[in-house]
Amino acid sequence: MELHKRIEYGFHGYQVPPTPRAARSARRRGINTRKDNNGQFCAFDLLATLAGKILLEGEKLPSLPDMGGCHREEEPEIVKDSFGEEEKEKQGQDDQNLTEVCNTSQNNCDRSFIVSELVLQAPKLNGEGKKDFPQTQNDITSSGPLSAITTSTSDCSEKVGCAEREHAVNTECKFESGTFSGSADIELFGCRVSPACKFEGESKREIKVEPNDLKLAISAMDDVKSDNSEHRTGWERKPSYLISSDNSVEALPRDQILPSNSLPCNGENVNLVNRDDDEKFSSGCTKPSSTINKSLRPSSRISDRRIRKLLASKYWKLTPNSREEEHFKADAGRKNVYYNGSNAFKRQRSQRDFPFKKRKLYHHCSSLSNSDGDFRTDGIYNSRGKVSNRDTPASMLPRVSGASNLEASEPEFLQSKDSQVKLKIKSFRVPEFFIEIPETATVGSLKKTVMEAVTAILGGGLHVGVLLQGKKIRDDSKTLFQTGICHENKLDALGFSLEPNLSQASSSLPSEDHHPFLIPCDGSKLLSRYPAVPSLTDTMEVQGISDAFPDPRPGDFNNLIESDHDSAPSPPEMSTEKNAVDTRALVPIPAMNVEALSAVPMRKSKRSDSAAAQRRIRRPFSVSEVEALVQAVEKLGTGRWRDVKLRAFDNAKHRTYVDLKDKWKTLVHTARISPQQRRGEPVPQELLDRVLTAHAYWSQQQVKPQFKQQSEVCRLL
DNA sequence: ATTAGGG
DNA sequence: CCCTAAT
Repeated sequence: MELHKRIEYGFHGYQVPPTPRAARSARRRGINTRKDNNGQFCAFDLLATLAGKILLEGEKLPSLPDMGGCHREEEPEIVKDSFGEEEKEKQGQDDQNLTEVCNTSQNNCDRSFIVSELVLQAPKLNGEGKKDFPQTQNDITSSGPLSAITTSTSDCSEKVGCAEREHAVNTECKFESGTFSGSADIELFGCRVSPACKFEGESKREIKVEPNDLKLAISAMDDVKSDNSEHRTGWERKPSYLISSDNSVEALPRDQILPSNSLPCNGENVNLVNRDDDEKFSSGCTKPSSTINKSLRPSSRISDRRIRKLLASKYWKLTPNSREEEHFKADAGRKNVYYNGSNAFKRQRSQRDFPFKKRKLYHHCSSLSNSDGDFRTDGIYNSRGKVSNRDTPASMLPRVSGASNLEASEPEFLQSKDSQVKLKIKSFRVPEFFIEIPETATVGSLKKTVMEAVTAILGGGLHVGVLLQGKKIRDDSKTLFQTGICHENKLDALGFSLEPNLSQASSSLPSEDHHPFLIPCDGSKLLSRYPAVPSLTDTMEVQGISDAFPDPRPGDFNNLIESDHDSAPSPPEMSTEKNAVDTRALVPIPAMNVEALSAVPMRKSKRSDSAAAQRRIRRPFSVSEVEALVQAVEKLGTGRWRDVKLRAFDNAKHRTYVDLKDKWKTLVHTARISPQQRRGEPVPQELLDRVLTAHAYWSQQQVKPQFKQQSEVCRLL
C-alpha cells in the first residue's frame, strides 16, 4: 500500500462545501446553479486565447530531461475525486504535526495557479463591424492589441531557465501594446511548458504559480535586457517591491518593461508596494503595503516558519522528494479538518455577508484577514479599491491599491482613449484539479504531470466569461460599447471568469468518472482508478466505489435501470453538478463569485460524524430511470413510493422511495417549467408529458378518495 | 418503515 | 438530496 500511496495535490479554485448543509445552503443560494453558457464566447475571447497561449502548447512539449516517464499521448486516466483520499490519508498521521502543517500549508501558498495578469486592450465596437487592427491579423487575439505583463517573485518561486518559443495556437502569440510586442515564455518547474512568444521588448517576466510546495513558473522573457529605461514610464521607474507570500520583501529591479499603461504584476502572492503614487490607491488603505499584506495574511509567516520547522523535523525527513508528498499528506490530513472546519465555515458565511465583508475588508485592510484566516490565500477577495473619479487621465497609470492584490482577476480600468477600452485582468485562476501520482514517481514525472495538467486545463477548452456587475454577458455579439463596458464605472464591475468548456466536460460519458480537472499521472502507471488505492476509502469515495461496482444482477427491467445507472455512477460532483461546480471553480474574478470560491477549503472537519453525516453522492436520474419511474407512477400513483420502489427500482439500491418521491417531485416541476429553464440531462418531453398527466390524474384521485378504489380497480381490470 | 413536504 | 413531522 505504501507503494501505492497516492500523492495528491489539490489545487483549489473551488472546493466542495464543507458540510452537506453548507452545500445545500450554497446551492440554495444559487452558487452552483449557475448555468454554463455553452460555447458562448464573449467579446473577450482573446483572453481565453491568451490564457491558452500561455499554457497551451502542451501537446508539443519538447522532451525535457527533467520529465519523468509521463507521456502525454497516453490517455489520461481518470482520477477519482480526491476529497475522499485526503481524509483517508490523514488517518494515522500525527495529529499535532498535521495540524501544524496543515495550518501552514494552506496559508503558505496559494493553491491555485495564477496566470498572471493580463492587460488587455480591446476596441469597443460601436455596433458596426469590428475595426481592423493593424498590428494583429488573423489572430484570435486580434480583437485588439494585447499586452500582458506581469512580474512576480517570491522566495519559493522556482525558476528554471528553459525558454522556448511559443506559437500561439492559431497564430503567433502576439502581444502588442505600445512598448513592446511579442510572445511569452512559460516555464513550469523549470521545464518549458510551452513555446514562448518572443518579446521584442525587454524584460523578463514571470508568472508564477505555486500551489504550496509545487511551484510553477511561467515566465516571459524579452529578448532585450532590462535597462531600456526609455521604455519605462515614470511609474515603472519607481522602485517597487514585491512581497512574496511569506512576506519577505524584495526589491525588484523594475527593469521589467511594462507598457506605459499596464500595471505591474500584482499576483496573489505578490504585492506591489512602495510606490510614489501610493496616495492614489483607491482602496483607502494607506498603510504600507507590507503591513497590509501582512495583515491580510497573518498566518502566512507563521505558517512558513512552522513548515520549515516541520520540514526539519523527522517527520519530514524522508526521501528527497518526499517533501511534496509529505506536504500533501499533511494537506490531506489535518489541514482539511482545520480549514474545512473553521475557515470553510467562515467563508461560507462570508458569502452570505459578502457585501458587508467586502466593505469591511475594504475599510479595514489590516485587520480583516484575521477573522477570515487565509483570505489572501484564496486570493479572491475582491476588495479592489475603487478607481476614483478624481483620478486624472494623467494618473491613469497603473495603480495598485493596497487591497488590489486581492482582487484576483477583476479587471481594472486602465485607460480609455478614443474607442479603446483597456482592461487589466490581474490574474486568472486555474480551476482546481487534482493530481494523482505514485510515491515512487520521480520528481521529474511529478513536474511533468503537473505541467500536463495545467496544460490540459488551459489548453483544453476553457471559456472566458464576461461578467458585468455580476451578471454574465452571454450575448457575444454585443459590442463593448453596447454592453457598457466602455464606461469606466462599468468597468469597475466587470469581471472575467474561466470556465470549463462545457462541450468537453460533458463529452465524457456519464459513466466515465472522467473529470476534466482530474489529471492523472499517465507515465508511471500505478493506479487504476478506484481499486488501485485501497487506502482511498473515504465515505464519499466509498460510496462512489460501491456504486461503481453494483452487484451483478439478472437482467430484468429493474436491473436494467440499476446497471444502467449504477454501472455508470457519476463520481461526486460529476455530471451536471460537476459542471456547475467547475464553473464556480473557474470563477475567480468577479467579486460576486469570490465568496463562492473561497467558500471552501478542503473537506470537512468532523471526522467522527462526517461518515455518518456524509451526504450521499448525487446521482442524477437517467432517462431510463425516469422512464421507469414514470411508468411505475402511472400505474401505482403518487402515494405509494414504496411500491414504486419495489416495482421499478427494487434493484437500484441507491434509490430509496424517498428518492423516487423526490424525483417525481422534481419531474413535475421540470415538466412545468420551460425547457430553457431545465438543467441537467434533458428528459424527453414525452416523458414529461406523461409526468404531468399522471400527476394530474393521481392528484385528482386523491381529491376523491371515495372513488379511488373503484377507479383503481377499474384501471387494474 | 413510510409518507408528505419543506429546505 | 436532506430533514422532519406525522403516520
